[in-house]
Amino acid sequence: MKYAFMEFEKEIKSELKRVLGDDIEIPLEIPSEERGDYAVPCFVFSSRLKKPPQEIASDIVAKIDLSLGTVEQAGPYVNFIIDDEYVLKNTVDSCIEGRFGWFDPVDEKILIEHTSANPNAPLHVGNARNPIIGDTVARIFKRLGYDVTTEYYVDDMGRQVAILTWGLKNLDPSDVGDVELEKPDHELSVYYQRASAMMEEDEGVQEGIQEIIQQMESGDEGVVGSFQENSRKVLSGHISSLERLNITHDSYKSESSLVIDGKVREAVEALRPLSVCGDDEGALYMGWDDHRVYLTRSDGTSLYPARDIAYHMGKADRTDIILDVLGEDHKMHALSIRKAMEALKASPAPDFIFYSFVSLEGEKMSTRSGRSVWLDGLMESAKERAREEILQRREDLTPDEVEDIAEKVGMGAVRFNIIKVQPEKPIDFRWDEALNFQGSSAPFVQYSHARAASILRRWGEDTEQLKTVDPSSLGSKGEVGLVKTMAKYPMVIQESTTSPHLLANYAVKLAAEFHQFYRDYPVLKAEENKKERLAIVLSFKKLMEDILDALGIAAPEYM
RNA sequence: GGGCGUGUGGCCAAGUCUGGAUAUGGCGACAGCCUCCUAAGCUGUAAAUCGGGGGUUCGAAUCCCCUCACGCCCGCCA
Repeated sequence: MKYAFMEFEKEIKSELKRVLGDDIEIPLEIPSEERGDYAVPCFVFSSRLKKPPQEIASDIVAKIDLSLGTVEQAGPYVNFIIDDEYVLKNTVDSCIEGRFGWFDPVDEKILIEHTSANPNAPLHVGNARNPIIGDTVARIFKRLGYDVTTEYYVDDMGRQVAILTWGLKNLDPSDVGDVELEKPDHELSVYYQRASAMMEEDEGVQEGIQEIIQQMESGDEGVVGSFQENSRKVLSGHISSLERLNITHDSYKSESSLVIDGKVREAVEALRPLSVCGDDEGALYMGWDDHRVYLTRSDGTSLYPARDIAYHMGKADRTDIILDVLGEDHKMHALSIRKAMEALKASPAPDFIFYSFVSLEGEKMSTRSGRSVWLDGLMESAKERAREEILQRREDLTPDEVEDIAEKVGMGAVRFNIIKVQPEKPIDFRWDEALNFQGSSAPFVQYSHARAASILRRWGEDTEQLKTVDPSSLGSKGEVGLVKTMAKYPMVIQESTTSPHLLANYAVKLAAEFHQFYRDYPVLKAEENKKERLAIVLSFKKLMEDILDALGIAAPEYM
């Protein structure tokens, strides 16, 4: 598919090279809307061409020859304006056809690991940032033509699961706190929390847990089995929470399977003779600068870095690109995986998206301390809030319809509020913000889609006939402006791969323009251009559906 | 102490990579808009010396140096 702005950009660049010289760097930028679609400031050419920038700008305007748009001089700047008819026709037609914003297959596999939360407790809002970023990024890569697989690494051999297992074995239901939700992750986590608290003050408990860890590491089948079983139960809770957010994984890889099938030992033995590694009383470590990362204990049992290295070696065998979504606390760990793979000459090297933590009233969320907001609770509150909003403004809907929309709007709000922030920025969770359904929020965006749907529904005729409408006669600012913003979607997709918040910001901007269009341009009551406006509405609706889908958010027909 | 990240109106964010033409939105506040395709919307007003200081440049929120605040990491935990 050819996208209007990308074609125009290509034309501008090649024309500027023809005029200014082949080897010159073109600082093409996007100016504020009223100036044009692209701009080139001419200051930089000044020293090379030995002319004042104004003069260069007027030279460019005189010599350049564009077929897809026009050019204007503004002092030392040259502004480029795309042809309205071209962008209208190209964009509206392609959006109605569908797959606008999708690129041809690139024949590359990408393996995206996300979520990978410890299976000892339900997901809280802090953990949830990971799958929301990961799933959105996966959806973006699909649009870019990649063969995407998402994977959840299940850490079923860690200390957290050991504590949980000890608790389940040694505690009575009467010893633990109330379960908030009848869901396996919630039901089990109270044992984890109690055991974890007991461990802090009781050395006997600590020893008991240590013993379980030893048994698990020596391969005691019963203990390994109960670790796996408990992890699976908690994991099933994670999976159902995530499903509600429209997030699924293509595969799950458990840490224990890597130990059992010998992959961890293989990785350790491959690393042992290499110069990056050293021995500390029998414990193997990797060292650089003044860092040491231990791969095994003195007794030879493996540590988390070794297991994760083995995991990534395995990933390298089955994909072309490795991408992990990780909390910022894993930065050093990520570096050690890279170092190890480099030393083992394994490729591809993994890429990472790091995100900052979600805090609650200024303090980091944590399961152990109980200072956290469960994802399940947030989802339920969001749905409840959405239900209230619907009941306030609609009396004509059946209870099922209310539930359906409340679910779509609530889950959308949860995802949107997290994805709209740049990953490396910290988020301080606040209920009033999380449940804000105005302005920069999912409901704002969904509502624009519902309004478009409503127009088409009231019109009532077959949208097939709009496919042949030529919208290029429309010339007003609001109409063309809306379509121009729509036309930028493919570029936004390209930029959003590791910055998914850009997609969310774009969705808000586009929705806002549609809301203005809705106010300024009656469609069904239009004296003229009715079909053309209907074509815009239909193309907008189809595009917004895809944008929301890229964000993993439902696009309700009414709300 | 060292490394990485963040700091933009009362609050929350975009822009920082790739320096340009009056710093962009939202929430909140205030003032308006529903005989008109759903007001979860729209319009307007007030509100920012872009943490601070130096530097580079014709030009700095953006690049460099210093500095302050906050977060994360620097375990034979994961």
